[in-house]
Amino acid sequence: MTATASRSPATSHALTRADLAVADGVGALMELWGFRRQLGRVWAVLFLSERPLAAPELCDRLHISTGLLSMSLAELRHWGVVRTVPIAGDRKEHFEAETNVWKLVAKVLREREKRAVEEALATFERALQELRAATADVDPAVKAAARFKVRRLEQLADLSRAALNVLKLLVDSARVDAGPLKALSDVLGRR
Amino acid sequence: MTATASRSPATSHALTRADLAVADGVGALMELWGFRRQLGRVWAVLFLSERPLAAPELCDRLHISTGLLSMSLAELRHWGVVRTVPIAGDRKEHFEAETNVWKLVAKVLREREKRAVEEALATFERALQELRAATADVDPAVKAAARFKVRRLEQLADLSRAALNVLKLLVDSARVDAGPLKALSDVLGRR
DNA sequence: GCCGGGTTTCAATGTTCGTTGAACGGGAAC
DNA sequence: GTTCCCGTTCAACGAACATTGAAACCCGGC
Repeated sequence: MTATASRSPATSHALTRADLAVADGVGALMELWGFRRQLGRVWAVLFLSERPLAAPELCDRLHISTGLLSMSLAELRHWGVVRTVPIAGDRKEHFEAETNVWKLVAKVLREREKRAVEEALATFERALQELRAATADVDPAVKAAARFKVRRLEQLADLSRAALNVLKLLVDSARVDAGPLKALSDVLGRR
Repeated sequence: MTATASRSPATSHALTRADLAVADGVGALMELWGFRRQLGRVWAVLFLSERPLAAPELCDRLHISTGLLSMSLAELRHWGVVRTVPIAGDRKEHFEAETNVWKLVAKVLREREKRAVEEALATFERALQELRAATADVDPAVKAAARFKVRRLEQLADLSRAALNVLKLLVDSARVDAGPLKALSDVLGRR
């Protein structure tokens, strides 16, 4: 093949190669965030595709089995991150990505991180209650230790509450948003 | 033992039980955040202790082997989250927790999350460069696809940059802080 | 230099997690 | 009702990870 005439096959291949690189990048981020890597990879390929894609095509591009793809898509749909869209004249299901990226992040922050921090906070407060009782103990040493632990536990509880507030702030800013990125810029604009 | 006379043994035991519950709570949070559970548990026990503790005591309270404890302490020290402190008349090493909780969080945000997002951003920008070349392709279909992907990729890159800004904001607010929690309240006060 | 308590390292083990491939189920077309 | 094509589910495998226990190591005192 000559160098100048019709580069499209080569560049077209470059496109899907770039897709994979980006998919792996997103996958790595998702992994760091406690999700399965494949969730990020599947979503990314859909996000970079002009048209909705069907299962076989996704399996091909990502080199994963149908089983794994099915599971990944199920979870992505559960998070509201991927939709199925009917394509006329094809029995196969086609999938497309939710494009409002920030909305996705906000949803996870809201449903997952928030719950986790709330559970920790509940544990801390339960412990606080038990400990406050112990501050009335007859033995001065036990009493002092209890008092000390109460103060430290209050630090943990306060931090948890602060974290919940930060989460709330981030999530709320996602509701107001016009575009996917506006929200974050706004938050930063308030510096 | 009678019910009224000297409750200290009982309450004292209650104290260490509360410790464990809190330790497990912190451990769960750490796990969600991509660390080993034990790191959170060890740190929490130290954080709730008035005096520095030595290895055997930590092993007892947490029910872990000396090996695991050693590894955990090594990593905690690496993160600057636990210090060793010499105790006169005891050959054993004693450990105490860094108490400025928010400082810890900020450090992790800075060193770990920041790096991860930066790497992802670099991947996106590398892909963008390749793709921009493809927007000049002779084949209209390839050209269009490339243009589309470029737009989408810019969304990802923008979100990454926004995330880096948020991280920077949080980290910076930790430097200014008086107390561990002041910083976060300040961030929220700007609402 | 040698002994002994204290700490770290590491091979071996148990556990958890991701992934596959094949069996199952459901619904459109005939 | 039967066939065929997709999609989902799940048992089984393998890789990755956490944890142990014991051996190696370090260092202060003798």
